[in-house]
Amino acid sequence: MTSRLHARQRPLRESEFAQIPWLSRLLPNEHERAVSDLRVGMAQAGEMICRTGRPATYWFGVIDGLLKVSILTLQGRTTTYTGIAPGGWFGEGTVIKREAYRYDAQALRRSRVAGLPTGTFHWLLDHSIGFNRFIMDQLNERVGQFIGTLAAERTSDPEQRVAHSLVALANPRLFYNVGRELHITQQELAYLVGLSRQRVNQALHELAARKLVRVEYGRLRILDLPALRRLGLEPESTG
DNA sequence: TCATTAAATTGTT
DNA sequence: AACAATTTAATGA
Repeated sequence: MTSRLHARQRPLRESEFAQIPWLSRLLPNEHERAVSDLRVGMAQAGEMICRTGRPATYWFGVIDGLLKVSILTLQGRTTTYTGIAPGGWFGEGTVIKREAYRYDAQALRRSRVAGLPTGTFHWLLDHSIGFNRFIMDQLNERVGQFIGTLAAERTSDPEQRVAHSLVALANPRLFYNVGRELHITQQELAYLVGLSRQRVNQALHELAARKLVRVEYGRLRILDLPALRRLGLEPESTG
């Protein structure tokens, strides 16, 4: 529930500026207003950041932690759209159209989440070329990612599904704080991919055997992103 | 700093 | 889903 995030929210700290990719693209007066309007809150694991149907009040970003964006199908099944890693921002489509959220966002682990009020968002759209540029790049990047997801979803091969999720999370254009080291547990990855933890564990070791990733405690190291990308996006490709 | 303990995560059935 | 093994984090001397 957004109000829970509300209750604990506080202004942005200066040390957090660097975690927000679009701030550096703003001119001084734009920067000043954005920083003073930005709010930061702690979301506990399992906590909802936004819910389907609620009017869009914030454009959200992850400072650290991990979120899952999902919808509830008519059949009552949960379908995960994507994970949001540190440095990632989401909800711009909804905020631009001034609509209600069309998805749920939930913290998979304890996460620091920033929110920019819709009013400020629109002000930046109206005044800042740098901001517009960021939004355009982000929308463009997301389109590409969803096309890849469509291809990846046609397969039921866990190894490919897992590979695709990893490639998506390692995308520096969407999650610029994420390097070759993904801080994600196998359980969290399982929630994102929609597979059991056991199956994810098995798939990860298959990927590790191919030297595409290294499995570590509480995190994964990506060893061969190009090969992982081929595997995740193109069903027949074996590298 | 080190040893002990609890908690989290992984590996396996 | 359950359980054992392993790794990390927390605690206190």
